[in-house]
Amino acid sequence: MSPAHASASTSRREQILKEAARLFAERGFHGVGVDEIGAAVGISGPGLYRHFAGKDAMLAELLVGISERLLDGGRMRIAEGGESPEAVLDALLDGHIDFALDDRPLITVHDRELDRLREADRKRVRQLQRQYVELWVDVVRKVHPGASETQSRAAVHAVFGLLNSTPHLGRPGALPGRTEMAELLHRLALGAFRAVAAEPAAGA
Amino acid sequence: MSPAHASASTSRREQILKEAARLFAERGFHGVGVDEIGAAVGISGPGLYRHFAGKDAMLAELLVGISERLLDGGRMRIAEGGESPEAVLDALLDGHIDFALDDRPLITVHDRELDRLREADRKRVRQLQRQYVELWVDVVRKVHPGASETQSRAAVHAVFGLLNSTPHLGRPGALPGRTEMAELLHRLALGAFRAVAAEPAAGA
DNA sequence: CTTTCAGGTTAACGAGCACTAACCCGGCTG
DNA sequence: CAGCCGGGTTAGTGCTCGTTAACCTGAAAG
Repeated sequence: MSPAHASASTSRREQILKEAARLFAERGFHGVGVDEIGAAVGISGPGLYRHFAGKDAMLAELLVGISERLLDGGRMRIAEGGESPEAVLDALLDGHIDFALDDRPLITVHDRELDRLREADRKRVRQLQRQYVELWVDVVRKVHPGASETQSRAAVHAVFGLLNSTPHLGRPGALPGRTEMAELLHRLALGAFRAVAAEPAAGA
Repeated sequence: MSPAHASASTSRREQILKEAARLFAERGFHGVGVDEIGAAVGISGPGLYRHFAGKDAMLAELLVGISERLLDGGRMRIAEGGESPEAVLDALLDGHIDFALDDRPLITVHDRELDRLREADRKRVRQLQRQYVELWVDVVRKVHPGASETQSRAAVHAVFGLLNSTPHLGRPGALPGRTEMAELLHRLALGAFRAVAAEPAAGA
C-alpha cells in the first residue's frame, strides 16, 4: 500500500491496458486471448489475474477510462473558455483530434466493443458519452444558432465519425503527416458544422 | 442446376447472409455462433453447411459483396454522368447515404471485421475499397481543383467516416427521421469537402 | 533468520464452438 | 414404384480459451 508499490503496480497495469487496447483494436475483443496480452507485456497468461479480475475487467477499465478522459478534457477546455464560442469549438476540435491521432487503438475499441461490457459498465460508458456529446451540442448551437437541437446532435455524431476515421487509413505514406492531418480534420469538421443549418441547396 | 432451383437456393443464401450481417454487426464476428445464425433463419446449426463452406465463407461473401455493390453503384452514377462534377458528387453522396441508412449492419461489419478474412479475400476487398475511394477522389478534385490529391484522399476517407456514423446512433427518436437525416448528411459532407482546400483559417 | 507477500510460474479443468458424421425425408425423374 | 438428391436433423469430436489451483521466489519487515 506504500506509494512506491502503488505507482510501480500502476505502471504495470497501464502497460497491460495499453497493449490490450492495441490488440483489441487489431483483432477484436474476442479475437485476442489472454495469453497474447500477457506475452505482449512479457509475462504469460494467467499472470494477468494478479492485476485484473478478468479479461472483461480490462475492457471495462479501458472503455470507462477513455470516456472519462474525453469528457474531462472537454469540460476543461470549456471551463478555460475562449473569448468566443468559436474559440471553444476550436479547442474542443483540437483536443479530440489529438486524441484520435495519438490513441488510435483506444478510439477504435471505443466504438467497436461497447456491447461486450456488463450491463452496469455499459450504462456508465454510454452516460459519459452522452454527456460528452451534449457538451459539443451546446457549443455548436452557440456557434450556429440556426440549427435545431436535433440537427446539431446528429451533426456532432457525424463529425465524431469524421474525426475518428483516421484508424481506418492505410498504413503507407499515401496520406498527410500528423500535423497536416490535424489541420485538415479541423477544417473539414468546421466545414461540416458550418453546413449544418444552411438551406438544403443540394439536389436530392 | 435448373433456374428454379438456383433462385430458390439463392434466396435462402441471401436470407442467411442478411441475418448473419445483422448478428455480426450486433455482436461481432467472433461473438456469434453458427447455431445463432441458423436459428435466425429457422434451421439449426450445421444446416448452414449445406449453403456455405463455413462461417468464414459467409463473412467473406458479405464483405466482398458490399464492396462490389458500392463500387458498381459508384461507377454507374459516374457513367450516367451528371452535367457537372457537382451533380456527379451529389449522386455519389446520395448513393452512399442510401446505403449507409438502409444497410447499417453491412456498413458496420464492413469496416469492423475486415481483418478476420483469409489473405486472398482481404486483398480483394481492400482493392475494391481502394478503387471506390479513387472514384470519389477524382470527382472531388474536379469539384475542388485547389486540393492536393493527398488531401482529397484523406478528406474522402474522413467523409466516409462521417456518412457511416449513423450505425452508432442511439435508438430513440432523439434524432432526425430518415429523409431529414439523408439531407443533413448530404449537406455536412458537402460542407466538409468545401473546406478541404480552404486556407487554414482556424487557430490551431 | 524468519515471515510475509506481491507477482510470477505451470498444469489442469470446463465451457463453448466450428465443423463432421451419420442418418432421414419428401419431392422430382425415369 | 424405385432411386436420386437437396436440404434438413441430432450426436459427437477436437480445439481453443478463460479461469482456477497449487506452487515458487526474491525482497522488504520485524
